[in-house]
Amino acid sequence: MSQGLTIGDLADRTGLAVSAIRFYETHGIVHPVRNAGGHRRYARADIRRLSFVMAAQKLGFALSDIAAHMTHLPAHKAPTKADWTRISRLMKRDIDARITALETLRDTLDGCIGCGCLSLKSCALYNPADVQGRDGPGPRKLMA
Amino acid sequence: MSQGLTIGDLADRTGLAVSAIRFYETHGIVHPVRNAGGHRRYARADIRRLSFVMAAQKLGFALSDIAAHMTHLPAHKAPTKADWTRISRLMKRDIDARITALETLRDTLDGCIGCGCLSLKSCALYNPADVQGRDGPGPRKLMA
DNA sequence: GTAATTTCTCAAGTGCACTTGAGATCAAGA
DNA sequence: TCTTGATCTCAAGTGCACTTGAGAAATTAC
Repeated sequence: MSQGLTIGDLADRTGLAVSAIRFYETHGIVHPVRNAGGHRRYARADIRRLSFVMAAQKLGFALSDIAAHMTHLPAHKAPTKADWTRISRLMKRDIDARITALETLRDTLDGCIGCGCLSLKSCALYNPADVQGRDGPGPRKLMA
Repeated sequence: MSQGLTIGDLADRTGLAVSAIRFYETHGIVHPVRNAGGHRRYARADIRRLSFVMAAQKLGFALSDIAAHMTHLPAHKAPTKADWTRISRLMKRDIDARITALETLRDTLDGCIGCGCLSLKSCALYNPADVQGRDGPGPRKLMA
């Protein structure tokens, strides 16, 4: 084993597939070093890094967003507590906004669809507070 | 124009692309009739039907879930207020559950990632209340 | 030392939610 | 009538987040 975790170790400890970990590397989320034989070797801090990615995905963040946030972490040193705190504070803001949007939508659901009024531009549900607007046009954001 | 709305009319009134409306037809969400020339003709009720789909997607429902719910609506008659109320009540339950999950995750974010404790199976964020569990394994649910 | 396991790279496939394009037909205004 | 625009079908492409497969090299277990 010499130095660091193998990709299989990391997969075991995070629950991710080996292929997913390699995929994340292509997106700049982890930066393993190579041993003499060309195999990837990971730091213990990478467990935390990947766990963070998984958590953020469960919170509804796209990989690209997560990757962008993680560029603020040091690539080859273990991030400090302050590093994690800073990045998590940023993401918390997004989460709060998302909760607010969902609550608004829920509150209109009874009154709007429930009453059968859903028609055209006038219905609150038709375009509820432009939640999606910030990501520009096109669907395929917002899943659950 | 003779009878009903054209697909272009429907696109204008819902804001959807014509191609999206045809796509939804293949998924059983709308059921247009054809005129003599083979062109689709839609009922006014289909505006509401598609608006409902858009709203539900913004709420985070997958098309397959929405389509499943909409099979409970009459295919060729305009749904009644009671029809809409019943289906919206069902979906509201999912929304409430989703909000609760997000709130739980938000509340652990400060304490967990913020403190730098994120490691292995012990961390609350690593597998927060098994939110994803109900959809079975595999990622690519939960987006926003 | 040999067999079994892991890992390597790279290309291609998957599922969702659509969009784009090609070539043809239909409908509507001047 | 003619021509422009809308619509038709069907196949293929797109973006995201990965997975699967093939063939080869490295590592580990016995």
